[in-house]
Amino acid sequence: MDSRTEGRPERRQDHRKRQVRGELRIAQILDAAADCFGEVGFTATSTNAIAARAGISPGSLYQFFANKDDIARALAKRYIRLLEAAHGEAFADEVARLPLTEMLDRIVDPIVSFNLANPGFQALLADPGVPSQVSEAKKPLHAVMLVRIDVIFGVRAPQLAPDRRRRGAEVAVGIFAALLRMVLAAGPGERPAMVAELKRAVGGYLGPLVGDGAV
Amino acid sequence: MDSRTEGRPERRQDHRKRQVRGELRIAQILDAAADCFGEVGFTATSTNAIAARAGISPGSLYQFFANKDDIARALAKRYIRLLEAAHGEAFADEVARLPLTEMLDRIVDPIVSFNLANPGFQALLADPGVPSQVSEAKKPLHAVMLVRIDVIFGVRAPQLAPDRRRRGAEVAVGIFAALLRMVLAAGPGERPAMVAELKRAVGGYLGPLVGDGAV
DNA sequence: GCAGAATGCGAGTAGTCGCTCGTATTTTTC
DNA sequence: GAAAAATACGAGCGACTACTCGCATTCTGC
Repeated sequence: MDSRTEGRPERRQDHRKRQVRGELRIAQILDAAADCFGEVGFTATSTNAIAARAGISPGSLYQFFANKDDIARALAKRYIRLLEAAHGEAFADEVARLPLTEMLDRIVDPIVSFNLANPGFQALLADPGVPSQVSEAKKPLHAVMLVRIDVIFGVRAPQLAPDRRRRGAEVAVGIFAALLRMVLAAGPGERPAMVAELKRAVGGYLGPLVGDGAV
Repeated sequence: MDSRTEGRPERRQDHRKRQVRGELRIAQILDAAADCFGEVGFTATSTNAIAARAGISPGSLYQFFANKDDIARALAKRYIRLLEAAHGEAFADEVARLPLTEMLDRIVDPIVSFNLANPGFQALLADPGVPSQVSEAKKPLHAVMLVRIDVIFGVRAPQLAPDRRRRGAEVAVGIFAALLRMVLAAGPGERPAMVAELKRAVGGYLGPLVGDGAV
């Protein structure tokens, strides 16, 4: 018998029996990856750099992730969980009935805070060099934003035609994302003013569609 | 004497006496680079790929460009020339006095056309993986947009405080750039509707600052 | 307490990248 | 027509990449 054919447990595909130590390592690796991505972007980050930053060997890294894409995918998943935990969907319906400016405050501020606290998040979303597999992982993140806006439309402008509604949500998210990046890029001094501009811009776009007042 | 010290003409830094053949090659290379950047982005494009696409050897490529960044910089320069030629600054002042929606038509449509015709342009601008040297080359492109908006502010809202004016221009360009990318990403069927949304969004942001009517 | 699984290591593999070098060919200059 | 400059080539260098392999160590279930 060739030792190759039976010696190696043909690469685990499951969390068959992960020890706590392993879960800890995974968290370490994701932390390190988030830092690296935040600093130089996904493409420019080497797997060895992630391993070094996590304080482990390259080999150990591949004990827990199949490849570089897999790390990005896992990180994206974690970000989704974090984002949803940060301010749950539960209040979305209530928030959607507030006056427009108040509503924007309630939605925008936590997301800005989240992005300030997690620089790797934008890096992962913005880098166009990521392989298609990873892009797939980004879609849920985009979707989270879209449903948020869609709930608002559902409450405030239920008469809106479905395709206008969808396009409106896409555009609002697009404006939001672009200005969010500018907020993050701005110095701490400029930041509050940029956040105000962000709200003005999104509010200005959404206003004609959903109305300015409470519903 | 070591042949190294005097044999090689220590790498030309000037167009000392470029032959027409050389200028033609440069154009070929830039065309090839634009295609490649448009398809996979700057970082993912290899210099050998550019050379192959241009139908020349890697060595010949480096006869005309010092390095990969140099190619991107030259391409950015060319784009600036093209963009300014496409619809010269000359009419900016006249356009700035039009009613807002008309003004947007006059500004937005040519830029959308330009970007549809030059896919490499956005790729070069959007890729965050480009080295700082190349980012420097992108700044003039950004500046071109900014002065455009600033001219409009100068004509339509001269009373605006300088920092509000600057921020307004930055934000307007940011919104514009983001939605432009969405326009380009949209299928040909969706495109006109997305262009309309782009104008609504930018107009909605600019309106409160500069007024809706002609001046 | 022991078999086997999970975790850990880090030199090593194959491949790609940007770029160079020696040399050959074409064009300009005189 | 000959010297010199510009253009052209393409194998290949060194650095870096994602990832592997054989093997050592630590933990878990029984």
